Amino acid sequence: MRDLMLVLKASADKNRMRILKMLEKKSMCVCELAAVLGIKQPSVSKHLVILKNAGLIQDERNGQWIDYSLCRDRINQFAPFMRDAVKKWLNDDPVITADREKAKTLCRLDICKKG
Amino acid sequence: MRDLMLVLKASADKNRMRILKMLEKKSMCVCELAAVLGIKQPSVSKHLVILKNAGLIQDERNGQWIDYSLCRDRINQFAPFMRDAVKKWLNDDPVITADREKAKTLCRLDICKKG
DNA sequence: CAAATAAATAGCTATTTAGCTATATGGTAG
DNA sequence: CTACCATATAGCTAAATAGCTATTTATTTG
Repeated sequence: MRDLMLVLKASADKNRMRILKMLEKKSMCVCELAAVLGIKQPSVSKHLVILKNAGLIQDERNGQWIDYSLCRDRINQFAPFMRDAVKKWLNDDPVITADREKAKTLCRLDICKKG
Repeated sequence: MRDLMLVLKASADKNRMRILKMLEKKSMCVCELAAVLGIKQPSVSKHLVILKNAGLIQDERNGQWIDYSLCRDRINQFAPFMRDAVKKWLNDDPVITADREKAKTLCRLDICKKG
């Protein structure tokens, strides 16, 4: 029950769902996500902790940045199911498609120095 | 997005999940649910409104009582998917199995008059 | 080693939420 | 029609949550 609630609560937030839908397409660092979502970096970090604790995402350091991506490990037994379900959802949603377009055009170096 | 959030938020609460798992087995009235969950009738009513707004449950008057059951209509496009997913989950969970056992033994007439 | 910078954490505030009690509503039944 | 009773709603309080700014941590790089 605890694990299921972690996954459902993590998914039941609009900004966290937007993060999951972006990470379907490519790994992203915290400041890139903040730039697309239009919220501050510490707020994004909090969301990422919640998603990671639910076993939905993982992080990996790449030089100066920490890249987040969808988690392939079975840390939480409910996470793979939810991850696959989310992939089917919202692919025509205007917010999701706009996020993905914006994410494509981001230049990591420019964004992070501004924030 | 809005509909998806309604379904996920409705499901992302322990007491509401317990309600869904009980209603899988049989229709129940508000006071029966309150008796099993150990919370007051108005609190249960609030949870039921949230589940109903998400398209997960429906109600039907039966004489003196209003019986709640899982919703078979496609009011919310995400509801049927979640309903089927929930059916696969937690069937061995001790809280869920205890709830279902307790629900079996309830006598509606006794419970409602006490509350 | 020191400066720079990406990300995490601490600590605050406003909002939401889940519980409660009290009361209103609306159908049932005498 | 009146009393009753199951449920819904109103209104309150305490706890949780999502945002912010400021600061700390940790890694890279000169």
